Amino acid sequence: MKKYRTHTCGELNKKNKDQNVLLSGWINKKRDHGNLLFIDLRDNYGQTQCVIDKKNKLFKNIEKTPLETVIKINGKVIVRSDDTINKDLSTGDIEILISDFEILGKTKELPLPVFSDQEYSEEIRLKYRFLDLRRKKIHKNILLRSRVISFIRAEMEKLGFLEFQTPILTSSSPEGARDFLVPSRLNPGRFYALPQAPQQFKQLIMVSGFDKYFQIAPCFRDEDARADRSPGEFYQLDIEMSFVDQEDIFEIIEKLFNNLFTKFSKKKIENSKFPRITYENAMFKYGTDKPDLRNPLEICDLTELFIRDDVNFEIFKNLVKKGSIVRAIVTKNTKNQPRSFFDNLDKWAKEQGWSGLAYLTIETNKDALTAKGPIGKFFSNDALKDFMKISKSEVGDSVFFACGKKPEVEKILSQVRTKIARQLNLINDEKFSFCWIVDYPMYEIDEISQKIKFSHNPFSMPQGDHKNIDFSQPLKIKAYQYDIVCNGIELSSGAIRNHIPELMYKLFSIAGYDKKSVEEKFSGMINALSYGPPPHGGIAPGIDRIVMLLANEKNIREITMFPLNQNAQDLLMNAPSEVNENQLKELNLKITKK
RNA sequence: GGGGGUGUAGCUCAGUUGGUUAGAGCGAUCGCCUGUCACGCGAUAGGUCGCGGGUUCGAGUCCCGUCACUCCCGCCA
Repeated sequence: MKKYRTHTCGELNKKNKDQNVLLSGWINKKRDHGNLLFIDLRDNYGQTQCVIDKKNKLFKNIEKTPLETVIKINGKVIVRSDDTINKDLSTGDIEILISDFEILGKTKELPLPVFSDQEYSEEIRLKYRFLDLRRKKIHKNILLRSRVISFIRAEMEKLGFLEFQTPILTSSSPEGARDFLVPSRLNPGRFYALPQAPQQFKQLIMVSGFDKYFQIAPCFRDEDARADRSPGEFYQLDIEMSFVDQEDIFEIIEKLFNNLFTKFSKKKIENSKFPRITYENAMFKYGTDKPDLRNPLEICDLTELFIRDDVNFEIFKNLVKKGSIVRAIVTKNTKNQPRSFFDNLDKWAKEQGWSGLAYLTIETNKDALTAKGPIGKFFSNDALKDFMKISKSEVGDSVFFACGKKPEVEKILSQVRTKIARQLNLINDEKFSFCWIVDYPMYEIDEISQKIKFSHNPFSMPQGDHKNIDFSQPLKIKAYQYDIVCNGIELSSGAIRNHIPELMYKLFSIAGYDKKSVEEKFSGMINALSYGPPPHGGIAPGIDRIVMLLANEKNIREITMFPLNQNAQDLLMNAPSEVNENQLKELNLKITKK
């Protein structure tokens, strides 16, 4: 017989009737009737009820054994009587009549209960992560993550991709996020950087002729945390392909995501061919380049109304004269919403630091149109009619306005759009709604310096015939640069890469980098692209966010085994930690105290 | 770097306009209970009220500072 177990805690059923079995696991729960004791024994695979009564001389002993002790149980599989079957358990038809038991691993008093649906503070959860990870929900999430990753690997291989590792110790990249630096002992005063993404390496892999690459790639960025963003490290499904255009990449991802999301979630995918939305259009209709398409609300532009003489809302009119715009969101048939619905939105808007939210509701009074609400009185009847035409609103609808500079209005209304939809319950949470955001501009104006900078990846290929690009109007140049978005969450960006060195120098020069600095900063890349580079492109969906969507979790720590806390500390392993003088000396480092 | 929230028993939380000895559930310990699956019943132990300072006859409660955790803004080509 086996030493520890003949079966796992999740597999016994009626078919094993009367067998003598050996199970090992944790005591999940005891139900002590004094002369009869039930023990739920738990392992990675499930839970099995074990039972012992007073006649057994081990009774007192096992009764005193605390929860979360690891024990080995020897006993017989008994089929439960009909009235004692537990339908919620895969092993609920049977139980084990204990004949012998042995303690394999003792426990101290638990700092956090494992068998409980209570929420615990992050501090205690991360400090005792190994206990937290025993708990049902997060244990399940981690198993899901494992299955998702192995499914992705299998699918990618089926699609003809090869997995390659890229270096973890690499060079600091001049743009982008802050790097994590690693001092070099052999090269005093010099540092490696951990890769923010294997961007240059995956392009080098294409130049090296490997054609289709993927990797479940660790990426490191020293930026502040958010609920959906770990400080430190995260994982991307890094993909790069040669001899492809944008649509070839979309096709691969749509295939993969349809399979993946269908396999691991019951939620419906709204469109198996993901809609393509231009960046410009997305910013106009949704105010953001990561729109939640489950939300039916759209934004419209009403600036022209505030030039008319029969609209007297002077605050907006004055702002419009100075170059501001007015945009709005129409909510269908909300005339009977309680006053508090409107007041709460206005209050919330003020909490966000805005001047509040102007709104009106269109109603009729003896066939004449009226506009109710704080700014309703400023519109003439004719203005209202045109207003309804432009905004596609009808009697009974309400309209929420924002006025200001374009980026500001976009930002406000994108948040208002989400807020209203949540309040009116317009978002169907049982759906996945994917889309591609395409045609990103190559450049944008830096708000602080007012200089032209790359809006996304400087290695992206500009659109159009690259021999005839009009560089005199750089802000009009669009790139083969795209994002994939699901339910308002940005999963990834990608691009067709610029594989033509002369074009790259030109593009960098517009952003203020001369040839020499480009060669310095991207020497490996530029050099490689000078020796027969294939046209290529790729994408890198975030694994963590995919798993969050599939597990229906809002916080990345719920799907990460050993996450750092918000201050980028590991409370379990005590990292980061101080190092001793010798280590510093070897690395030629000195700590200056603040 | 900035703003919000939280911090009371091992865990999750309650604690009134400042007023006697700071409570509950779970857990722990002890006792009773032979069909539970969140078993039930009774008892006991367990507190620097995050930390420091102040106001007050009196502070868990009010004020100032500080620390920790968290959410958001900045940041994330």
